[in-house]
Amino acid sequence: MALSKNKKLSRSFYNRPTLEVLGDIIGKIVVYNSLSEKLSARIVEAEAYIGEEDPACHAAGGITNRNQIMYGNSGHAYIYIIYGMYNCLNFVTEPKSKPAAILLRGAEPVSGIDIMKSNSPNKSSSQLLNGPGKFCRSLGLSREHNGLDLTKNMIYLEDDLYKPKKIIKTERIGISTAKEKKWRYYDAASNCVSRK
DNA sequence: TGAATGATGCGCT
DNA sequence: GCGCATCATTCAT
Repeated sequence: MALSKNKKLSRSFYNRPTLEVLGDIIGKIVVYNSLSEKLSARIVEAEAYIGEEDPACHAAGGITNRNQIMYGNSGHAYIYIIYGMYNCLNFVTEPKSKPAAILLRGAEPVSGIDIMKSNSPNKSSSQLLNGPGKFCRSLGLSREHNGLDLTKNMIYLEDDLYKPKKIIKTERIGISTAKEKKWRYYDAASNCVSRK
């Protein structure tokens, strides 16, 4: 990447209040260096899950074997299996004293699109990453990647000049509690959002 | 075009 | 055992 103007984001990006990170993460580039090829995508949709006081957050019941990564340092990947067959990718935020994370829900393919399509056959480009389960399936992410440090070289975020013109804030999807919290943000201009 | 439903595994009570 | 931060397919309008 000799000519890249992009810059990898450091831990200080993640080590802030989650809603600040959520607002800044829309439009950023997520990179996954697989064994064969570099995959990247522009984030267009994400949700925040913040602390033990958020009943929809996995940390609501205190620390467990599954959610312990959220209790660790910020800037790590938290990946879990949902409904028996889908993986969801989160980025851990906030200082170590507070368990919180951001769920990546939608993105636009940038590079490695051929790999994504082989992972998710019969999908058009805009349908490869428009949902948390599809995002992980198309990129090839699973629980093997849980806990990876986002300041290392396998998974990380790159800054980018792109700024979304309008970010829509709605209630989070697929939860049964805390629906009054408008902690789902998405880029109004994108056609890779899971649900409008 | 929207609502209902089955697939499917694991963490937690 | 039950309940999920989902998706694709089926069935009804």
